[in-house]
Formats: sequence, C-alpha cells, structure tokens
Amino acid sequence: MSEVQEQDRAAGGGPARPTMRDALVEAAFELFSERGFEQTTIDDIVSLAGVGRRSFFRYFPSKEAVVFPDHDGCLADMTAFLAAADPAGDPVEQVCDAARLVLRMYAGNPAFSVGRYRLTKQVPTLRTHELSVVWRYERTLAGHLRTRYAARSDGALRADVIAAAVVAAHNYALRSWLRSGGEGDVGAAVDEALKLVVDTWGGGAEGGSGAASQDDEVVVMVARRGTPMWRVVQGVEAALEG
Amino acid sequence: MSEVQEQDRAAGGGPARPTMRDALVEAAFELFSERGFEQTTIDDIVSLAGVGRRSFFRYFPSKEAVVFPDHDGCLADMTAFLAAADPAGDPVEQVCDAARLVLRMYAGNPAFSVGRYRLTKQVPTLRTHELSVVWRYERTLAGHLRTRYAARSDGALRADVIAAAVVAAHNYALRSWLRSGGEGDVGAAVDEALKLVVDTWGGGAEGGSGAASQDDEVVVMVARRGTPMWRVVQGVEAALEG
DNA sequence: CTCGGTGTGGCACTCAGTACCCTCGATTAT
DNA sequence: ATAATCGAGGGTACTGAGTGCCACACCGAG
Repeated sequence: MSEVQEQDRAAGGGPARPTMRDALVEAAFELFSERGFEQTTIDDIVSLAGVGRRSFFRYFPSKEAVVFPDHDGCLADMTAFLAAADPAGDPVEQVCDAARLVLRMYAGNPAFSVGRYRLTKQVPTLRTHELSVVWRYERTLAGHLRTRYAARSDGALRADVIAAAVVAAHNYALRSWLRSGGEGDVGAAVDEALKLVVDTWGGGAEGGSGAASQDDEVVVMVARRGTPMWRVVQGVEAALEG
Repeated sequence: MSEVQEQDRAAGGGPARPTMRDALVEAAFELFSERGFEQTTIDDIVSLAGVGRRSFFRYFPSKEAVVFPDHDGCLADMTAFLAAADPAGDPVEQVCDAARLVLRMYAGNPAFSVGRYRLTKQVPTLRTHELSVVWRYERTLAGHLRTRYAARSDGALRADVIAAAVVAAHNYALRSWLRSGGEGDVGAAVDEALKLVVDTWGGGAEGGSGAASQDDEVVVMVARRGTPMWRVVQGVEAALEG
C-alpha cells in the first residue's frame, strides 16, 4: 500500500541508497496504518523490516522522522534552487517556485502523501513534527527574501511576512488536495492560491516584473490598472531605496 | 456528571500561597538556566522544588510544557476575546488586537520572556514545542477570520494567509525585542510591524464602534472528574487573568 | 595476509511519561 | 465521636524512546 521511492537529488548522482532505509519506512507505514503510531514500537518496526533496532536510529533521528523521510532532501533541493535563482528576478515568484518544489514531492507520491496526511492529522506528536519541518522551509524562503530585500528598511519584516504567506497559501491548497484523497489538480490549486500572494506582495504578477531590476539606474514601475495608489507609492519607494 | 468549581484567590493583598505549580516553574528555570535543558532531569526539578516526581506531571503534560506555563491561559483569553469581537468591525484589526494579547503576556514579564527566549533558541525540542504553541494561536486567528470571510469565495484561503501574516509580523517584532534583551518599546514595534499587514489586507468593513465591554465578573470553571490538574489550573488561570 | 574504514547487530543504560496504589488531611454522614 | 468519602500528593514499578559502547562482518588497499 505504502510505497516509497527515493528520488535522486539534484546535487550529483547519489547512487542507490541502501535499501534498508526504504525497508524501514515501508515497514513503519504498514504498522502505523494498521495499528496506529503510538501503538507501534521501534521494535515492531525493526523486526518487520528484519533489521537491528540500532540501525533504525542510524537512519532516522526519532520515531517521528520516519514519517517524513523525504523532506530533508527536498529542503536541500529548495536551498540549491534559491541559491541559483536570478538576482534580477521577482523574489516573490522565486519563493513561490521554491514552494512548488515541495508540492511536486507531495504530488509525486499521492498515495504516500495521503496516508501520511491522515496519520499526521490524528497524532499530535506527528503534527508537531510536521510543524518543525514546515518551519525549516519557511525560514529558507524568508532567508532568500531577506537577501533580496536587504536594501529596504523594512526588508526583514517583509521577508518574514511574505514567506509566511507563501507557506500558508501553499499549505492551504495542499491540504485541500490531501483531504480530498488526492483527487484533482494540485498544481492548479496551488497556483491559484499563490496567485493571491503574488498579486498582493509580488512585483506585479501579470505582464512584467514590476519591481525594478536593480542593475542600472533606469527604474520601471509596472502596475495593473486599478492598483491602489498606496501600492504604487510602495513600489516606487522600493525601487528608489535600492 | 459532576463538576468542580474553582473559586479561590483570596482577596487579600498577598500573592496567595506559593502554589506548587509556580514552585515547579521556578525550580525548572533555575536549573535550565544554570545547567541546560537536556542536562536537567525531572527528578532534579522536583527535588529542588521539594515535591514528588509524580506531581510534576499533574501540572505539566511534558518536560517542555513547563517552559511555556502561561500560553494555555493566553490562548483561552484570545479565544474569548475573538468570540466577543464586534461582527461589524474589521476582522484584520481584530486578529491584530488578539495578537497583541500575546504580546502583552510577553511584555508583562520581560526577564522571564528573555530567559525563555534564550533557552528556546538553543534547544531544538523547545523550539519545536514553541512552534506548536504558535500554531494554536495561528489556527485560532484563522478560525476567526474564516467566519468573517465566509461570504467570500476565497475566504478560507484569505483567512489562512492573513493569519500567517499577522503571526509572522507579530513574531518578527517580538523576537527583535527579545533578542535585544527586552530593551525598547515592544508595543510600538509590534504596532509598526502589524501596520504592514493591516495596510495590505485590512479594511474589510468599517463599522460599529462597539468596544465589547464585558461587565460580568462571574466565572465558572467546569471540569469532568479525573481531569488532569494542569488542565484545570490552566483554565482557572485563563479565567482569572482576564 | 593484515590493516583500516564502514555498516550493522547486540547489549546495557538513562530518562520521560504512565499506571497503580498508598498515605494524609479535610469534610461529611451516621 | 467514629466511619466513610474524596481529593491532593507521594512512592514504586513499568514501558518505550533514544544513546553509548563494543563486537562482528565485509571490503578495498597494501
């Protein structure tokens, strides 16, 4: 029922992880699904997987971590993606694309993702652990935005708020999809949710990169028709502050 | 169905008897500060506080919970505050005011708050626990916004995004203040940070000047028999501190 | 063959958290 | 007054997560 695939990292050819990790994840999910998280001990998992108890903690730092086996790699992907992002591009669009990386991981394994969702929904310990996972993503996004907004006086605050908004929008669409059991187009749902964030915080979603590219003296401000005046002023201020 | 009604708190000027709960918090912080969180065991805490080990878990569900002894009451305050909010008012302003309730709690005990901040900053377990605390606030704010935005097609998404933005802005200002060791005016800093959120999201409905005056002073605490003591204490604290 | 590095299993230990039972003191019914 | 009840706290023993340490097996290099 629960199948785990190890996707290759973008960072070079990590060839064929030892199957023991996958065996542990599979065994854990089988037991968690049929018996519950708290009712399953580490000994149950390792005996089903046919490995030693000590080996479990070589691959996972805690019992909760086995439920989120792919997020460490995804966080590394996100970090690499943002590090390679165009300095002249719209940073809000960039962090949205970074969030879509996480979405792709969920969408790549719908059955696994839905099973994990049902589990985390009803186990407080797992919900807490998921929060810390999401927190790392959010801090990564915020860190990227902070570097791009370094010139602004309110750059750090703005970065934190936008990162939180992006994560909230992403999770809103993702959770709706997970709650539905994996039906429908998640990508479109997330795009629509993120559109709300980009439209309000981004540099002008449709048409152009509203915020000025920061490599020369020419400042171009693009705003949609009907944009409130205060937002226009904000954009101009942002461009001039740089 | 039996009920337990708690009505205590002598009217005299004394701070009542030093309750066991407070003694545990004090002993825990003393040891955590001088020895570290992981290096302190429950036995150390209870022996310093002069109580039995079993009593610790009567008041706190976990070792981490003793570091955040006031948040349960504050969450109850926030819930009550939002439940009494004017339906015609700007919901964004209302959740900002609700966030200011949390701020007031931090600002009320600067030394304690700063000490806790330094502790949570360097203990992963506490950071995770804090995330779940913050998450409950955020979900409360989002729940309030969802009811007020029920008419909108994107109401739920909007509620989640705004709640996340409010929490992020609040925490940004709060953490700056905590990092500085409790210097300066937190209230003003939070007001300025929240202004960014209100300016972009607020202004839903202009309306009544109702300042939700709650004149009733009668508070009744009802708990089922067998309720853990820490839960009862939190409820009573929440009621008395309002 | 030995040597060192690595991955693994086994054992014992600490400690958080829980279940169960005991004592003590205060209140109340008989 | 005595017994019964009840709630608060203490004590003991247990489960299970997570760690440290060591032994063993494999494997490429010398």
